[in-house]
Amino acid sequence: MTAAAVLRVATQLVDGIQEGLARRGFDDVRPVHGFAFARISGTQATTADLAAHLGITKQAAAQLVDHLLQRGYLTREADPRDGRAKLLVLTERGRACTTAAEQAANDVVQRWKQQLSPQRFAEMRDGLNQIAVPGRLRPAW
Amino acid sequence: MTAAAVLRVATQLVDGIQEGLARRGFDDVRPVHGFAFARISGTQATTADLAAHLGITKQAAAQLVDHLLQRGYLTREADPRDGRAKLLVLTERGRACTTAAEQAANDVVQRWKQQLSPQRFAEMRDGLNQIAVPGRLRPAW
DNA sequence: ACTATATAGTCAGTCTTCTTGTCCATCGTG
DNA sequence: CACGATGGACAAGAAGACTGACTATATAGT
Repeated sequence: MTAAAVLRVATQLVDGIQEGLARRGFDDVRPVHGFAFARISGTQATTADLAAHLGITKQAAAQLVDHLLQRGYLTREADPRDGRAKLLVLTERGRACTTAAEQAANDVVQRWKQQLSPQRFAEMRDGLNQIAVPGRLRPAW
Repeated sequence: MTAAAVLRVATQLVDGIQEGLARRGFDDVRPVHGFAFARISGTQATTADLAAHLGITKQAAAQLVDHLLQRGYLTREADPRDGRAKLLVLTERGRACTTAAEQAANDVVQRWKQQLSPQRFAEMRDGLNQIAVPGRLRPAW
């Protein structure tokens, strides 16, 4: 069944990223943090932006941010254009973790590439890219 | 990036299944319950089997089973071959829910099939099936 | 047959994560 | 400048998972 295959592949990827991060010394982050990093390292983001991006309440996002603040993955700076807002900024460690996650994800993808032929891998990748919608990445099932 | 596409596609699928289930009247189940149903409707299963399958403790699995018992999705019967064990059995409603989930999943897959050409869809599906490992389906990220 | 160990299930307590509800300070628009 | 909207914080609580401890039954080794 196609649906089950998608879920198994996604499971494999998420597990692979977690494992790769742990092996690289980042054992205090969960998958949802990776999604948060992706948002923060892109356009400037606030806690409320993060909440919208992850599909959780801003209070939950604030807890998540606290967690990452305490562990030194990010800092907060006053937004020069909005006195209420505080911009989330990745620290060196935060950037290192983001990089590590990308590498771990790439490791898994490379394994797939070797299991399939380069030809078939490209076909699969193109198909996935075509049906992937740019919406939120569900942090939890 | 391939990895992100996989996660987005999986998110789309899980959300689609949840939505399809709710539309069919099953609004008191979560994705993890679908994984539980899949296990129960296959080989005979006990709570402990379920725990192993889902990668959670047997206490957590017992809570999940309680939830489904209370809502009439399954019943428990004494295992004739093991006085300690109780076999989980899907009720009519449980089977209906399983069917509904399969249909909802299929709806999403059909949308993909229409977005891609039948040719490209088949390529993607085959690639996914080839790299999907038969291990557990991670119920939570 | 007896003992030791493993396993199915339950009870109790705790932790983490996310929720709702409420509030204040600040922003932006009429 | 008043007013609704928004970013963020505080508090309380629900859900779901965890650890630890216990009973009853099964199974393997002697």
